Amino acid sequence: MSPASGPTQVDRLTKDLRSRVLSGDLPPGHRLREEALAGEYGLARHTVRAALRALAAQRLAVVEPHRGARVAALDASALRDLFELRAALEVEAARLLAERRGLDPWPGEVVDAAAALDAACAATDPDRAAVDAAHAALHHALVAAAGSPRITAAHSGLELESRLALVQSRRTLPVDRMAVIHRDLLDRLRTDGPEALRRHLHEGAELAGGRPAGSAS
Amino acid sequence: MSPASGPTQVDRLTKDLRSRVLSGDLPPGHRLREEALAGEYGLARHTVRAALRALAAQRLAVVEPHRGARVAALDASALRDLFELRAALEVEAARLLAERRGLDPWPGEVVDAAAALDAACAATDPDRAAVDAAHAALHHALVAAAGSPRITAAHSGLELESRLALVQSRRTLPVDRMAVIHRDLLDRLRTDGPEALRRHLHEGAELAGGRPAGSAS
DNA sequence: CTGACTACATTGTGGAACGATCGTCAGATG
DNA sequence: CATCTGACGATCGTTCCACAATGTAGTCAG
Repeated sequence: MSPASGPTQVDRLTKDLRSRVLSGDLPPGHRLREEALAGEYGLARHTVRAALRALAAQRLAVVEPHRGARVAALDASALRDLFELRAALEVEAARLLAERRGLDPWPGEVVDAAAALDAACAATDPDRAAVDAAHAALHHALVAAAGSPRITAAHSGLELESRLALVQSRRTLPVDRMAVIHRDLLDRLRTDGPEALRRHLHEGAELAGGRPAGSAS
Repeated sequence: MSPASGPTQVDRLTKDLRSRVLSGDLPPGHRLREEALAGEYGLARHTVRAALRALAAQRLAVVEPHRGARVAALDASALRDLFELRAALEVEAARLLAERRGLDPWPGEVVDAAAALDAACAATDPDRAAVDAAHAALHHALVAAAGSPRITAAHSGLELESRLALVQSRRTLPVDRMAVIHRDLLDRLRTDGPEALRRHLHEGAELAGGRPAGSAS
């Protein structure tokens, strides 16, 4: 029913659930019942349980004792907090990158990622998902280029959460502005230093922080 | 056999194992066999399994598929990476704190934590564990004062890992220098800005990074 | 001594069961 | 009429048992 690559059942299920969460198939707040999932996937409840815990460890689900798991839902303040943490990682990564490898010839990974983002945005029929993916990839490349594995790993997790946020609040950067804004970002990183990244993220957070689409209240 | 507070068995076991890991009772690299633990605690294997996964999520244990779990062991480079991540969080927290609440009257929590550290160090018979705890508490107070929940949460996790590192490499700051170094740190945070924190951590990492005590090779 | 093969140990998963807890809803109470 | 209470069903937390899959170690032949 899905790609399902992975050595162990729990891994496969976790990945599948993750993709369903990030695609919006399982909407934020949606309850994840063990028995139901076990039936749906033809797995034992223990296996489902383990996968749900794993999902919770990635903060894509929230489990409360005796109350089960549900897809994580980020409110405005949670989103702000999330971006503050992202900023901490990305700013420091940018600083490390500048210190260790320099910014003038951008590292190849960054150049490639920036080019990919340009390409995705310049497509005749821009695919929103592709653009978002390229966007995330650029930020990731920037962080990874700093060469600090733990910062990179932590950032990857946050990127998933950010994608989750995108699912609930459709408010996102228009495709045509995406490219120029990030080309700008790279320029300003050279001129203004890592702080440019903080401002960039701050704007992104404010944009996404607007009223979630489809709020029921 | 241990405090064991918590609503669910898995929680209790996780906490107990965590304390045993952090106390050095379960040394780094030590294998954590499900059946053995189940017998020792009188719990089902599934329960132990869940606790081990939880421990792994906190990076206090490492599980490899079909090879079981073992207490996490940090080598020199892992420790360096860990402190780079810590630096990212603490520096940003310090920046936020300065921006939001100012540093001149230090927030009460920081003052208290600093006083506690002074007291622990000045004791007639300084208890190493108490000093280390007070040390961690000061760093934590500094980060928490910034008021960014996600940064605080992430930092708490890293603090546990740092304590784990202390377990393996006994190399740590002498008690008498601990107090002055941190009083210094607070001063320099005011004069030099958040960067002072980075330097502080860098020195700490280098100190701890020395050859682990009791290396068998 | 090396390599393949076998036997054991341990993990991964399934299945059934049962008490505990949560949520809900009807009925009693004021 | 609002609310409190208790019963009931749904779901979770945990246990026991079983077995296949995998990893590890030890043995034996060459």
